[in-house]
Amino acid sequence: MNMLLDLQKKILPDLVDVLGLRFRILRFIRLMQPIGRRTLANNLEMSERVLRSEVTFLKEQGLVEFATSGMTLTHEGHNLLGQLEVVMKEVFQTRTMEEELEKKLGVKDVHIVPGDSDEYSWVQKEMGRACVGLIKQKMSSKENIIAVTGGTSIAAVAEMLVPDSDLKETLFVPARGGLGEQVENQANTICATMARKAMGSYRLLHVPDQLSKESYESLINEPTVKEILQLIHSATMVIHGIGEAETMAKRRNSSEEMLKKIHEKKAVAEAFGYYFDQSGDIIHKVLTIGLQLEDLNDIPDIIAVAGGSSKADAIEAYMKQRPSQVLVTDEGAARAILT
Amino acid sequence: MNMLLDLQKKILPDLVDVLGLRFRILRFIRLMQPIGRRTLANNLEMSERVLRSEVTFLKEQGLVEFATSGMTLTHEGHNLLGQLEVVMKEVFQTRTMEEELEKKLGVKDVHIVPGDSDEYSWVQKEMGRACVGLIKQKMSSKENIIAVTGGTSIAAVAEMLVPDSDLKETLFVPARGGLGEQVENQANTICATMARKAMGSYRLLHVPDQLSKESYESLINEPTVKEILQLIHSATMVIHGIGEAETMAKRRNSSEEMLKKIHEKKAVAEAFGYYFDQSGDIIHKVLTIGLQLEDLNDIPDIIAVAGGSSKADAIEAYMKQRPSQVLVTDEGAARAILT
DNA sequence: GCGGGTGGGACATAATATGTCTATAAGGGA
DNA sequence: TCCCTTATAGACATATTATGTCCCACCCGC
Repeated sequence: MNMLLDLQKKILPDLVDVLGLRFRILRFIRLMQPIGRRTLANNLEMSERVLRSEVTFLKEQGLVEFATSGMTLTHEGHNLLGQLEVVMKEVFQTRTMEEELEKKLGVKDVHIVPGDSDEYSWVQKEMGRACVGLIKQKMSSKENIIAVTGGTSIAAVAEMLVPDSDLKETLFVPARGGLGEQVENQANTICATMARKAMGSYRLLHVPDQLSKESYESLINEPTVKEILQLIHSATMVIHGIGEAETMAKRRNSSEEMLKKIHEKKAVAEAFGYYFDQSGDIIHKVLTIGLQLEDLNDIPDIIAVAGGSSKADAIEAYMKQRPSQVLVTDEGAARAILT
Repeated sequence: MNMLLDLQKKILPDLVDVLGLRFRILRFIRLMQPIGRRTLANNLEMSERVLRSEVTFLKEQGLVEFATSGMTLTHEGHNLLGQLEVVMKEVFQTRTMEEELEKKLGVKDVHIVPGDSDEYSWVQKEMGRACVGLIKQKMSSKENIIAVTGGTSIAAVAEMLVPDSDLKETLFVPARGGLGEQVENQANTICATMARKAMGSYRLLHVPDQLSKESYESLINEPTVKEILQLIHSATMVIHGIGEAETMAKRRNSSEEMLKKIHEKKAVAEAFGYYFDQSGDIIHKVLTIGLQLEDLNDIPDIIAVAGGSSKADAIEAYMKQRPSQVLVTDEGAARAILT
């Protein structure tokens, strides 16, 4: 509805931050006036100096007045704040939802992109872009190894990657071996795409979809495989998707009994080739080599990318037992999770 | 209507500029794509480097693409630009009017404050604030002498003045002697108020309202008066209002024949104690000492402050023959002038 | 091949934001 | 009345960012 706002978020992303900051300042002044800079700075958890700049600005705009006893809102500031309060809810819709999600899911950091992937495909790309931003941000200065899974969400991330000087030294590896996906959504393919887009390097994990216990044992001892496994376990970052259990199982042409098992045990979520039920317990695990769920504890940064209102249950289920990650999702999923 | 926008202009003034800049860039790219940085920078009259930062940002937002042949809008960028165009008219309403007024009146610099002084009294204060901003901006580093006239608009400027390190050395003087106004709107009073608010110094011009030719001659040779006159003539800045002829004449308790003269000769505007008709010709001049109209040519900065739709004709008339100034006005007057 | 365009990289410098400290004035309680 | 606490305001060094300026490799039409 408020088109301008959405456009501004896109074209002036920090606008929202500054706006929020000044809004908070004004609110606090109204609440505690007259109040001094130091007290205010403490309460708002910011350095006195930056608050001072902000507050000087507000003074110049005639919204607050300085006195020797502290700062007060002017009449005009009071009016403006009143109007602001009406509008700000809308502005911070997503930010508020992010915080609610962080709390509800116990995830450290949630990023919500406007829209619903189920409705528009470009929303998934937006999630991709957001994720790329996060990746760059979390990049340490030295050699980075990024492990990726398959799925359309992660494919979107790959698509949105752009070369960056920070990314050039990065090595991309698939998190786990063949999971039976279509080529364009396989971890291997995505991994290669990412490396190409980021001008980085990559290693692939060539293992067949169906593995018997025996071939698993022998493969794991292959020198080439072993080497890559080591790389995977020393990954500094994992980027993975979350899928709906049934959809994923079908897409992977799983056996009839497999589908039955999933259905009976009420699996709702899928990630890394693991299937989870509503409470986040593991129902089934596709046998393949690579990153196991318990290995995640050793990896510093784990980013989950999943959106669309239809995935809400899956996201919620998966996150139930695997918190303290970063989640990139969309408005559709967020709303559905928060019901 | 769009409340958020007005609030933003108030609370995030420079973000609006950035918005405009990016908008212009996108438009130009669409027009000339594919286009290179240098060409684009030339066309937009900005340095290549700042354009580069902007354009890199736009790339990161996925709105433009870089290729070896130049930059192009992405599909997304195209969409966004389309939506932006709808909204931007509103954003730049006042800016557009400012440009139109500059053209129509031949004034170098026009500043329009939202609202109409006739409707809300706070609009006049806003003009005052805007004017204060301009004053500070135009302040040269050395001793400044600011000459001011009377009137409610200038009184508003005085009210909005705030101390500033730049202003401390400033000397305020009244532009002309007694013009028969009420005390609070007299040049002398305003002058003193300004100096107090700005922590500057001031000199007053004590001359009676009604002056005979003889006393005029003798006063002008008084050493104390002479000294101040010299200061007035060496003023670095003049801030004056523009009034409606009839209103001003009545407010000054002018004689019956005076009112008649004004009416007959169809005076519409008043400034500095001069009365002007619709084409800007001088109809009458109140005899007092101080700044004469022709002295204005020697003064570097001249700022006119006048607003309210009712003053539109007066502003237009006065400006007809006295262009290349700075005009601070409000939306009401601006709309009325542009009809 | 060549000239004029392109994006990208690099780096010094200007501008700005921020952290830190000090001066000084005003109000409130002993 | 005086002192103590709080406040703003100013000043300045430093960290961070923006900007100006070059240069390079590349691509494309000639």
